[in-house]
Amino acid sequence: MAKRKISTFGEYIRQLRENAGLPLRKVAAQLDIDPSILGKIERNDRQPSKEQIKKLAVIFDQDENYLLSEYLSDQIAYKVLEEESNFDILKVAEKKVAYLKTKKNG
Amino acid sequence: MAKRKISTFGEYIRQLRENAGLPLRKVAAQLDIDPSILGKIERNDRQPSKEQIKKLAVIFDQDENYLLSEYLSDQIAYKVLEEESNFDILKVAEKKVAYLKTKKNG
DNA sequence: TTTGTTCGGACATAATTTGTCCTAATTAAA
DNA sequence: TTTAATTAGGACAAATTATGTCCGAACAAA
Repeated sequence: MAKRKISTFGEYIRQLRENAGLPLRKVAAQLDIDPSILGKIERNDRQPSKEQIKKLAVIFDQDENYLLSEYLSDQIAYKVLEEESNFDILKVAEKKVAYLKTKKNG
Repeated sequence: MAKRKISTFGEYIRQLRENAGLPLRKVAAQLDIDPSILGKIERNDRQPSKEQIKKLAVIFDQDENYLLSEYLSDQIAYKVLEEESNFDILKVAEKKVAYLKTKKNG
């Protein structure tokens, strides 16, 4: 697995788009949305839908699951930042994931 | 810090309520909502609001931030479970938290 | 300038959330 | 067993939030 450069989802998409030398207009057309929305997604002002993430993966030749993981980790980071106190909620969350998995299976 | 027993937020609240020997009706009244909603919260069928979490903390004499961390870690666990692939999104999220913090400060 | 891109707000519509109310199922008490 | 109370869960309405369009301002490049 290649090393992940840490940035927000929006920044990542913007980078991909600029590297491809495409204006918002072009990519937005492929996503079938208004350019201003894509601009907002790149500024982390709006959330992309799963469908849009899928299309972005195709457009920029990215692994779909990788891009989805970029998105979800963003979402999680924002949730963590909601907390001001010192509880390590990522550690707790990790345990809950295990708990919920065993619960589902039995 | 006392050891955290891992369970979902809803299960945790239910336990607190049953330990206190209170019916949904009583606690719901204090939260100023219908008992069925509280029941759903305890079955993880509905999300509590921040305001409700605050009130629950008071009712059951819990630290508000602790209870909030119980809630947020739940939310995060559910997000993680959305992902089927093997990317360790909690690790990525952790790095993004650091990234966003330095970004905010400078 | 002129042209194209990006930013960001006002607005409409769609989707989701939040709560009430009611009935059925379950549990506890008499 | 009967009766009463609690809990489960669905239909519905209202409120809130999300999603997208459209437009004009700001900015950049030609």
